[in-house]
Amino acid sequence: MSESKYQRIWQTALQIPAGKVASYGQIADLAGLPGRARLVGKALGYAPKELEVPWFRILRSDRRLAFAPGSETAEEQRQQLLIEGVILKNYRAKPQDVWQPDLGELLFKLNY
DNA sequence: ACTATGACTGATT
DNA sequence: TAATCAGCCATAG
Repeated sequence: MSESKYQRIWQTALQIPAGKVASYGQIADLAGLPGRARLVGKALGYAPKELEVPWFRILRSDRRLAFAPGSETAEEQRQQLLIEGVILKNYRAKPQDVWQPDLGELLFKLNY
């Protein structure tokens, strides 16, 4: 597997603040991998637990959960988000909860 | 080498 | 608002 790409995706996801959400495509873009939204999903699945990557803060572009409604994973995600104050309405987050990173700061932290 | 797969997207209906 | 569809493209096997 392409470890370096996954690393960048993980590092980028790590920048999402608690209480905010981002889309798969958004993370891909910020990680320097435009058009690779699906790769983000895969990378999150492979993320080492000790890295504590906030996978639950990543949603689809329409702000809905990527998992089937009612599934165990979806419920866990909803729970995690609720803890951070992100309320889901029909499995959908509010626009104001979407992360809008300061690009300058992000670039500095990720130093790509 | 191939190819099926998918935690996705945007456009269209 | 919601469902469908074609396009997407690196990865895994």
